[in-house]
Amino acid sequence: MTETKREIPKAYDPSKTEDKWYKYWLDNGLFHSEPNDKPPFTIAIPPPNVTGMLTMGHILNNTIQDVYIRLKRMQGFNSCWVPGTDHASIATETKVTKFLEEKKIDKYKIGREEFLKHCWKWTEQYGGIIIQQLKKLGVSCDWRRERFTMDDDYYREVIKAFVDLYKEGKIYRGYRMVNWDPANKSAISDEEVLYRTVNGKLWNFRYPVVGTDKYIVVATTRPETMLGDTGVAVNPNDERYKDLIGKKVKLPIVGREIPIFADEYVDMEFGTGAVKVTPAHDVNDYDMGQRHKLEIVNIFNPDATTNKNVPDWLQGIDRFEARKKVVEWFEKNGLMEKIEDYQNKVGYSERGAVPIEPYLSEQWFMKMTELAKPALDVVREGKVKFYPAHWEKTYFHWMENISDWCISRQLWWGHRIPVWYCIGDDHCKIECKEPIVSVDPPEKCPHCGSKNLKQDEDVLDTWASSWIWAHAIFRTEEERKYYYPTSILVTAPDIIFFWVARMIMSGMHFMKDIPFSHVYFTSVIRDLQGRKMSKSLGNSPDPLDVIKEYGADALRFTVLYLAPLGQDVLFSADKCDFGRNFANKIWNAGRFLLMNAENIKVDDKLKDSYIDFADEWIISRFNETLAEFNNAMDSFEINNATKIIYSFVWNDFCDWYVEMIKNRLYGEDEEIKSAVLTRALSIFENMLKMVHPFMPFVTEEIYQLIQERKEGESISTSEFPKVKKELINPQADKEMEIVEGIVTALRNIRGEMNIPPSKKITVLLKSSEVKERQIDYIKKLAKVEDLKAGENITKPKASASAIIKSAEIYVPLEGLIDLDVERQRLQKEITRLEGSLAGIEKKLSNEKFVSGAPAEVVEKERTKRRDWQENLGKLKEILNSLS
RNA sequence: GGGAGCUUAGCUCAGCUGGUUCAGAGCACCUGCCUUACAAGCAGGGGGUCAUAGGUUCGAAUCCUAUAGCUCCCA
Repeated sequence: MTETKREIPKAYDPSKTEDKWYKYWLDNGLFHSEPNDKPPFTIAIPPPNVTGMLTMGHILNNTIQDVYIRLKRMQGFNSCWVPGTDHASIATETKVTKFLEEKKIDKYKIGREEFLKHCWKWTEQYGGIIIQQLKKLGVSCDWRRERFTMDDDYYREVIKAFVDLYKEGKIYRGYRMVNWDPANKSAISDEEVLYRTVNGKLWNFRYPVVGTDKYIVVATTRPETMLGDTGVAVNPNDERYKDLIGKKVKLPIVGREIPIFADEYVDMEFGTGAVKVTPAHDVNDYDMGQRHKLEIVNIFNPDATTNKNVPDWLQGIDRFEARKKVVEWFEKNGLMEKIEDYQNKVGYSERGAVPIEPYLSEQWFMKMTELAKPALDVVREGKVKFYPAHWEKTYFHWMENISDWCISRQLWWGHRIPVWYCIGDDHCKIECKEPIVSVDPPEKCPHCGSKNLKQDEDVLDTWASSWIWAHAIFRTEEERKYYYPTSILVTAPDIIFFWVARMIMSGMHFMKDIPFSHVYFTSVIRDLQGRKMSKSLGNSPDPLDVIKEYGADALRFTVLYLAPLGQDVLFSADKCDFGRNFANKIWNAGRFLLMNAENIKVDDKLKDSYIDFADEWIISRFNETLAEFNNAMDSFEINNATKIIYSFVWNDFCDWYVEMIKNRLYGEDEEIKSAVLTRALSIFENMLKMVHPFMPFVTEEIYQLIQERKEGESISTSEFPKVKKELINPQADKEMEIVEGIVTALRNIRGEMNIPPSKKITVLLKSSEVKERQIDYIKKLAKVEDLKAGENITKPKASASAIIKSAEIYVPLEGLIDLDVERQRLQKEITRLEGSLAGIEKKLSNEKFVSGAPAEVVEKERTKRRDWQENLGKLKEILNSLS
């Protein structure tokens, strides 16, 4: 104890502690990990977008990771949490392009090199913000290991993965229909398409049949695509059109003659049963076109404006402008049959926020079926476990129906595809057409020796870089051997396909082992109306503001408390009152003990001396709690763990135990006082450790106040308490139950009778069970002046009464008691008891229950009936004596 | 169209393998307290036929089936 008395403020102020301790932790390298003799506990952070901002989703996700990392660190594991960010190819490129546009700079004019310089500048400017924000949350990442998907060596890993897979024949190039984002002029994967229901129209066009005066009516939601129609399909069984099959229609506007043909695909019920076929701009139409060898007419430029394949007067305009003009034309020329309202689903680009266009283009694909197989097996076999488990179904379904992955993007920001083409010269051979695939840029064409090579312009899908994250974050073989597989992955369920599934595939392929053994799918954070939090809605509180107002500990604890496994959570900032109050409660419990330590000597030698009933009980409770806590954490019931902690701290420790030690703390015997305080502090310190993974800052602050610590010492690297089964004491628990029961009954009498706490009461306790060692506590806790206990107590006349277990309690209130109130109290209790008894009677009089239920259940019910009947009788007697 | 999840107190949510820790917590509400750790607090209290209808069972908030409503994935 220092000579200057510490002033401990009444209220905990997070702003005074959080930055201080975070700096301390980092300065002392407490979160840094190197391979050693301890078992590793590893987490690879789901890398956020490098230029992104922290969201509530990140808060939940990273708090969960931190809780496990901190807990395991304290439990003797070598915890290693590797942080990092990803380059978010399309998101970043979209932002940079937009930024340049505002400065009237055209990305295509300045070219790739210049553009990338801007991207790096952008990344340097905004990158790292999210990292700084994460630090405010108190996460114990190993920052010396921070990785970025565009780091040189990581870049090389990504490229190497491509080359390996190509050489194994798992990557190929193909001219295919892909989801095209016209805003970014790039392909995107199936998973990046979001479907929205829109209120649209169904336009019914008349197509004149050649050589007749008839029309065939086709319905479409996309009139402009008619410019690329190369056929009309009907169902072969459709009587209406049988005679038209084989004939041709003259495509309006364009004038092209296109065939009417039959295909099973056509749904006779939909629209008119006749379908216009645009092989270049619809997946199903493309397939039909292939089947029937239809011409493919692409009518769009990459930005979805019309190209040269449409009539002059419609060229070079946006697809929606073209739609308008086509519709007008049909109406003017009497070829519009009708226009119906129609609700349909339109695919939007996740990033570009514009409708995607099915578009034929040259792309790179990864064959997935073979890669998926081992990844399916490890989940089926339980080597990788999902929490909650029901996500396995979703996973299986997707993996079993997996299609090839389009991994090329027509973007510049990202990992450029390591493929070169020989532009060649006069000596070019046929083999020169084969792409040259290599990690390092080739010097010349291996076939003709030409140095005139051109690298593929495309970059890889971001997920094709982050899918190797779990192992690529470790640089050396030695480290991979030690840290891989990682222990748990904590992520949002919406990237189960994008990332989780692909990481398992990549782990199995490149490392021949699972990337992680447990996957924790977090809740989705919503606002109070249940809407997803989003920037555009503006319904997401800025986590940094919340931290500023409530403290990181409060935010962390509140979010975890609210987020049960597999359930969405409705959040608003003011809910953090809960966590803040809890932090304050812990703070004040510590404050109480530390204030006493100013006058009472803390002496470790006395920690186990003068053990009393209250001590036995709280030690027992602590060990029970710790066991429950460990259990909850092992089964990933974090939300349950927070409840366990909360109720122990608040109810058991603060409400009961702290109150119970006051008698002795304020007593005369210095040695007893010393023993009691030392013990209480030791239990408190263990409790702090249990709370620490959840609320790192407040616990560290108090931990450091309890006693002078060595430089670099921290609760975050202290040893986590272990359950001591031998200290679980059912007898003490039982006795405490009686104490709590009696005290609560007495407080209830006070409340109902309006007896203020300042007024001491006298109590008569008729019981053979209540022991001397319990009585002092009852007196203290219920503010009883005089308590007589024994078996030969007789009920005084004017008194309030209660029965707890077998103990009868009488509070003589001569002159003070309102008999009516007391009668009501008793009557209420009698009614309650009668209700419970009736239920039991019904059970016990049921022959089938008595014979069917297990003997001990029946016996339990009988015991209950006996006890309750007895109590009921007594209560009735008491009530009678009052009237 | 297929799949997953949810529906418990005014609000936000716990209740695992069916039997008084089975009807709970926090907030809100009512009453009384500035009791020398904490008013961000203490003590007491009111409040729910556990979405609906069936079923299984001696016994169902809990298991099964249908229905309704909400949410999310996939096609």
